[in-house]
Amino acid sequence: MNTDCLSCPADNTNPVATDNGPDTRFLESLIGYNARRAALALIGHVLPRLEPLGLRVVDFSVLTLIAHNPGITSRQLCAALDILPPNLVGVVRALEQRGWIERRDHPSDRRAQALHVTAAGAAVQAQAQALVSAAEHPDVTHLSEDERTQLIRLLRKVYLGNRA
Amino acid sequence: MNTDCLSCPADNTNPVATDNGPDTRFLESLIGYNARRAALALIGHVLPRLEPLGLRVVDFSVLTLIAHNPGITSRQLCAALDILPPNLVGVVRALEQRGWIERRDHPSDRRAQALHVTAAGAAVQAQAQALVSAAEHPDVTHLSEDERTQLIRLLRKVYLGNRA
DNA sequence: TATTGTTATACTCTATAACTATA
DNA sequence: TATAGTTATAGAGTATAACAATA
Repeated sequence: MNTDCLSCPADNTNPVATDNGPDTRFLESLIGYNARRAALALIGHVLPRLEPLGLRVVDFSVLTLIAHNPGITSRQLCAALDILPPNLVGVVRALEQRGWIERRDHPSDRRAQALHVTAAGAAVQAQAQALVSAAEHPDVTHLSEDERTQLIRLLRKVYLGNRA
Repeated sequence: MNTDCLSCPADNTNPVATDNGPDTRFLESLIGYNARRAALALIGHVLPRLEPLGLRVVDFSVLTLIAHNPGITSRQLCAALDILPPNLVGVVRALEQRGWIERRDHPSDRRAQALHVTAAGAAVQAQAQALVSAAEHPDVTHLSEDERTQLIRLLRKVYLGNRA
């Protein structure tokens, strides 16, 4: 594989720097750099829209998984969202204290708790899900439906590899 | 725009949950979620490879921009990398103390400092750049060269919009 | 009056060790 | 012996306010 910047001319000149800001071409040739920038841009867009509901991104993710998976456990949430157990405790507790989820006895494991959304929690989740979907409107992502589908397919190949 | 999960059946059943872990289809329908997962996977892959050089991702980014843009200022680095000035101070100081960069007088602004890599800094940067490029080898990203080009094009459309 | 680089500081996010109750 | 949930705590990353020197 070529270890040089893929878009740099062989003579290593930089026709951009003096005109339109610094030469960032190497960083821009990296998938990791571009994926991070895109993720931060989209999350930065959805964040202030979730805020009126009192939700951060992690709160929305947890509430959504509980709504779509009644009886899910904390451990399963941790595995699905790549969150460490100690960092999930506060999230679940806050959702419970606001009356949006409740803990029930797990049917087969007395150590675990089965998490369920309340009626209020389901309503908030539905509202939030609509907001999040709207925050990825084509006017925001600048992508057609086909491009969106392609982008998600490629991103999944990157982080799932053969498991995609 | 449809605010429901794009891949969910109309009857809202979840044939996945009971078999292969929880239903995460709504989150997986989001570009922001997938872009974040891909970025974290790639950064998690490059991180331990930069560590033997004593570099974090932010250190590499700053060192690379200085190497490619001799005389760049801290403010320009902040703008290019979306770092706040107070948070860049320590990065620049650490690179300087290791003898990899040096501060010179700015030719036209006595408030600013012109940053340059030393010979040692240029050598480390070249090594690191090769490592980072290798960390995005097709065996890692699971993408062909065409797919890689397409992915970067789509990600840039997302976070640059019309400025792409 | 605005900007560059800086200090001090606070807040959020993420990570580790260790405990209890149960499997 | 291993796992689910929890506590306490440490570390990294990111944010704001305010300052001296210079534009």
